[in-house]
Amino acid sequence: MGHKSLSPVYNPHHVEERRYRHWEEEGYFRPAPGAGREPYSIVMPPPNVTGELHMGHALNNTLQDVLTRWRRMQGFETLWLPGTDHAGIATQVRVEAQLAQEGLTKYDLGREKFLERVWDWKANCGHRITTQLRRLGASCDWSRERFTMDEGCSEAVREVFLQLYEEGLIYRDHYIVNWCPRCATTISDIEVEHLDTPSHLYHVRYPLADGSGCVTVATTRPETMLGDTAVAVHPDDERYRHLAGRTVVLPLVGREIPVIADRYVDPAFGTGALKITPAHDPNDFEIGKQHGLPQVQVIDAAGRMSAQAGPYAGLDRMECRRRVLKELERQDLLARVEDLDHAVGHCYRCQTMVEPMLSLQWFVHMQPLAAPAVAAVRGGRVRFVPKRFAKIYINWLENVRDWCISRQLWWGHRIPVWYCRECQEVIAARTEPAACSRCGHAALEQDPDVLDTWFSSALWPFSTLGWPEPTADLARYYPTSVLVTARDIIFFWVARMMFSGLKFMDEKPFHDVFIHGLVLDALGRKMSKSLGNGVDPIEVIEKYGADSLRFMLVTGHTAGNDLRFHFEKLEGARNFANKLWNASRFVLMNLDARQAGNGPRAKPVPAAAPLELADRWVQSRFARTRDRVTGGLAAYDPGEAGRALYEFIWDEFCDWHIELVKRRLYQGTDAERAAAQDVLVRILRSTLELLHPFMPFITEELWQHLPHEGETIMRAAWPAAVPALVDPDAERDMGFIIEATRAVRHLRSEMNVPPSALAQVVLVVLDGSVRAVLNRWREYIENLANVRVEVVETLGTKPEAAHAVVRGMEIYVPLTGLIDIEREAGRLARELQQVETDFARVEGKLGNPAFLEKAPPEVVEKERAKRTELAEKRAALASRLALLEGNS
RNA sequence: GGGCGCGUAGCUCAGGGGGAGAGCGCUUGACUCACAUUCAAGAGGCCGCAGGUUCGACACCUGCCGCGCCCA
Repeated sequence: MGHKSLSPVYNPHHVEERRYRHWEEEGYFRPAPGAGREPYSIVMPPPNVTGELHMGHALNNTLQDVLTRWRRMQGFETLWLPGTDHAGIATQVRVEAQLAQEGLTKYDLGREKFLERVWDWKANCGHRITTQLRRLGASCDWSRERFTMDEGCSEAVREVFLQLYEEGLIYRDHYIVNWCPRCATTISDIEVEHLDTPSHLYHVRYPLADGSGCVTVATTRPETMLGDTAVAVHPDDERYRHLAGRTVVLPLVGREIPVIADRYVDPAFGTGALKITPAHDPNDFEIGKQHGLPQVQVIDAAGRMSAQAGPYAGLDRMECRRRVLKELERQDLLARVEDLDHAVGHCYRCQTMVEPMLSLQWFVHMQPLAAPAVAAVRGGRVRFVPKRFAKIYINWLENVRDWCISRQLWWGHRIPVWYCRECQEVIAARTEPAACSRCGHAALEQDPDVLDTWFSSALWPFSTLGWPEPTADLARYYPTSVLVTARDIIFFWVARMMFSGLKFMDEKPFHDVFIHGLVLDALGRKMSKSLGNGVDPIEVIEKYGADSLRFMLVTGHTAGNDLRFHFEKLEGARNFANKLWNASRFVLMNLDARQAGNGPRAKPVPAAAPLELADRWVQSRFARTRDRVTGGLAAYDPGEAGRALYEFIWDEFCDWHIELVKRRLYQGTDAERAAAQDVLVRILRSTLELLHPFMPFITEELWQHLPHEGETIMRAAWPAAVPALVDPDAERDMGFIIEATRAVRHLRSEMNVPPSALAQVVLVVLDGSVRAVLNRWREYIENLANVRVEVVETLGTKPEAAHAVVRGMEIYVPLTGLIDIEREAGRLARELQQVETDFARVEGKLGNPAFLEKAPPEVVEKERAKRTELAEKRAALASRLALLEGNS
């Protein structure tokens, strides 16, 4: 395949699928063991098996792929391990919806048949998201792909449950849990979203039992009063001190309940008197336990009022609220209603208002597990990037409550506990026991509930590597190098992996936790299904290519901050890819046949002529870029690394270097041409290597066309640091060339000299060494600005010319008869004014003794140099201006 | 109520104790032999407000205002 086949516009479709298939078939994603190679490992946060790739996944996996590809090129034995999560509720809901289309419910099928349907669904549709990850270019090792419900992970789950149970860290108890009436299951604390909701605070009078008056309580949930078993006041509250120990009559119900004193009550909130409903509020539950209060459950699992609610039994909870309020009003017990916005818990999955509910559930005792997880971060053994997220993590773990792990679902890891029908013995076991361990009866029944999905996710860093078996992978790749995840699952997932890893592996699950932001829509809102504002990454890939999407996401991302999705940015990334494509096309078109090639045998031809200024300059700029990219990646700032590449490729390699080598390529001697080609190829190839982690497809395609060694850019060595290539002299000299070129272009443009017209330029330069540089390389300016350049020390007669002063160079573009004297004078006067301002500021600094005394010498020196330059510039402009005005 | 983040060009955002930057958009010019998904030139900013630290603050500290997120 010859380079002539490269089209003028880069088309990702011709490249991406073909390249990916090849990579995967060749096994390039698998770790390459070798002598002396250090392992580098990442486990992918498993997307829901029901899921489709969204922008959050795209960002998350692009960042992981960038790190993975970079470390692989650096020679690490690199493993990126992918997998999917069985996503209990989400998947079950999906299959239930499918059944509903057939007019069936899961109860029609029964548990076993239903689960078969879910597995069928998984087999048929469960690879959708992994296919999509391939489209993105993810270089993960698919041969090691895992699923949270596969045999190994399930074994790990059972093992963990048993160990925790045997240590007394898992227990079953009555407790207030978050109940989603729509999903008909408990959800954990962190699955509750607190949404600010406009509501009311109702002040209700509770008459004292002895008829001597009333206590007014304030509540946002009047319907729960039916289950009140006390009224609480603060012990130091003067208003209520006399009431503690007396009783009130619960309105509508008639039950006599005590007034208790408890420091939990906030005297400043509402009336300072709090109704206590232990069965329907977590705080009330705690208070109730301390005071030995009864628990009266008035709302049932469907969100309806229970038999305990007396006349309100059977009503929906909201309807009940209306009736209760109406009746209170009728009895003149509703003292006041005020507006109040407060956070109301909603199910994060279906947005139904969560009902705190007393029920019998399984829990993990958190305190003993949380403490080491906090210590690992506090002690610096695990590092959060950016640092600030460590505080969020620590704060959560230090205040964590016990974790409710049972879910009333069918799809998931079934709780490995059996109950004896005969003697009620509770038996936890790794496999189903044949008979009761206490009474020997065979009538055993397994707990119907399954475990919280996050229970299995918590084990992901080691269950995927083979635990509880002592596998080679586990020994080699645990602990993993870094966890890359969005900040919204620090609690859900990161914290739980930490304590699980510390507990069962006796070692942290990862060295670093790299937290990234969220992808927001153009208006700064979270992308969500309900808003319909999501952008489908696959559609984007089809239109712009995966490389463009990746590059946009990475360069748009900084230090844990969110990033807004704009199609304009995507176009920018696509244009960048196209720019690179064409720069490469230029290089390839200008290689001789013996140099062009795509096989490993094609060796670069050594330089035959000395390097020019442009060569030394671009090498120097490349060396700095290489360090900036490497440093950015090492600091978990791939955005910075990507921006460095963008700037180097576009602003330096394309805009200046390519333009400057054209003379040698088109008109140079053979030796000159060979030298130019050599630099072009080396710099371009190395640049492609630096860019590969970000834009894997286009870089592989172009790399294969260039002379190279090795089978794939994926396994090319990461360009090494070469300090010797940094050339401050070349950078300084090129600085003069660039400044002069820009100034000339500016004057041409100002004077409306057509681009096709060859203009004359005189550069007046006092400094002999600078004059020598400009003289030596004046062809650069001539070619880039379409001018003829003359470099002189002084000018005898001042020509009629446009004039500028930059960096100690006076620039004249003689334009006899073409100069609008008045306009030119105006322009110069404005510039002179600017110089005066700058000069005054510098002068002010240098005139300040405190500055001279306290500022670092190099800063003072810099200001002095600036003063000299500005003085020269001022003089030149002033004399030029005087001349023009004298002529007019 | 507590915590965190963010207020820099029309828009989206970098930056960092010592001469305000990019992309997009806008204006002007050019289909120049890698690229019009391009090239060249340009306009545009009390860097949220007020104090403080400092020789020097857009940057560091404090307070305030506005926006967003998380936790209670």
